[in-house]
Amino acid sequence: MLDIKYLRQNIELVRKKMAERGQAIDFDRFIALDSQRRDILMEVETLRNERNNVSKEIGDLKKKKADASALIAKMSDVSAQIKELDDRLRVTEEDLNGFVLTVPNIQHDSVTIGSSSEDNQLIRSWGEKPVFSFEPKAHWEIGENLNILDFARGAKIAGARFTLYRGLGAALERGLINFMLDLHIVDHGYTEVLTPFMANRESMTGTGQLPKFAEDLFKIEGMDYFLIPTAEVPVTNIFRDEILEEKNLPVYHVAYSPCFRAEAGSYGKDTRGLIRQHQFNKVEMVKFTKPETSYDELEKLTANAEEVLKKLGIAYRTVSLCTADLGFSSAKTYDVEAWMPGQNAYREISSCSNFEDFQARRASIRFRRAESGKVEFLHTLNGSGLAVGRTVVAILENYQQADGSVLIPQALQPYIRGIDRITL
RNA sequence: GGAGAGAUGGCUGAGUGGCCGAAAGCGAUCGCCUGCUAAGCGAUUGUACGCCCCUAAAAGGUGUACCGCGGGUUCAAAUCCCGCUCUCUCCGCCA
Repeated sequence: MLDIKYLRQNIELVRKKMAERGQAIDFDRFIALDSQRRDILMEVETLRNERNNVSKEIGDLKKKKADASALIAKMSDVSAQIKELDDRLRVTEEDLNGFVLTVPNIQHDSVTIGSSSEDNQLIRSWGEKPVFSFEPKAHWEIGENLNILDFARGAKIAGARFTLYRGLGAALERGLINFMLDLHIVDHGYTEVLTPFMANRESMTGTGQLPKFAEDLFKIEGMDYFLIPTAEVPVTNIFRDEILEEKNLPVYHVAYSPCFRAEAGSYGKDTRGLIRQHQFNKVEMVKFTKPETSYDELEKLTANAEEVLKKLGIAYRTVSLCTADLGFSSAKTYDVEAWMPGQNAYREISSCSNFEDFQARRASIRFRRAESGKVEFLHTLNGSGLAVGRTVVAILENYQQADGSVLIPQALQPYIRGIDRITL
């Protein structure tokens, strides 16, 4: 959520920024609501002030056993007016709030303006794409041949976009989770957290999934709970409505969680394999930082995600998302894309974002400056480290052998009982 | 699932419808005192949103709201009434 005061004072800049993001937003409505709110507020506060003063007088009169009935009658009218104005104020504030909650974040000045993912800016690439003496297979074929991925059974149990892992497939997924967690905890200094996998409406609003993107979420029927689409939601909301001490920043958290996404509107896209699932596992890094360090922290966060792929020996490239691809809450996002030979393409495996104070303002996460004692919003960042299912895809496709077996990268072997190869 | 108790500032904890943004204590900050430390003394000690002042911000002045959340009664609600959420205790059930 943008700062209303900032919005009021920089309306033309915000107009321009939103136009660059391809957002058609009716800021005139905002201006009208905003001034309407202030008009009502001034009026109602004046009346309240009168009521407070006169009520005191009434109290004094009653103490002296004097007649206060004229004043009481007058205040009765004033109270009725206040009630009416309060109702109007509430409606106006709800409208205003509803409006501000649907305005995306302002992109950082370094973000390029674009119209599609074609316009994302290449930042760097790493690693060698493997060369095969045979036609590399897609992971779904490799996984089914090795009997470690069972898409038909997954669909039987739950439906399309659910997968059953078996044997070393399950072990690979589980080993990757622990490998990634240990790397971020031990080498990168993150604190592990394990959260609820459902979150309430306030939390979903805090990180920006609601109110605008309800159709992407699974909701628990009859209760105001949602399955989390990413650990970003519970981990960022750890400090919702809290004021942290400056000396405790930055906070680095890493969490494993399953992620649940309705994937509405993605029919026909990535229908085969593990790329786009209703449920997948992810290791997520979340940072709470001071405003002045958040962009340095974004670089480090992205490097932490890339490190996983380096350790696994998988080629990748890192792109800075252009305005067309940038997520609703993000000011700047780097996507790390792993090379996937079976698809002859780089595919997103991590997304690292700086939200600046956008989520912090929604979720009211603040910190107190040690020097001045002033309270201000902190900055939140997060990034996948990594999407586990897609990492399985990358391993299967990059390390597939002519005989159909798959080698396990050395760094990962301790996490799957020392096994160095998956064979039938 | 059944029965009961509770929710007040950074923390503990008072609070008879009006003098309660809220006692007291603790903690914290600043100052005094002191050879140093401790003790003692004094002052300060929330957040949000308006308005005034100001080129702007800050500071300052002023107003309003906030005692778990949402309604209601009343001239006036931390206080009375209703609903909800959460916490705790006991019983039952359960991984």
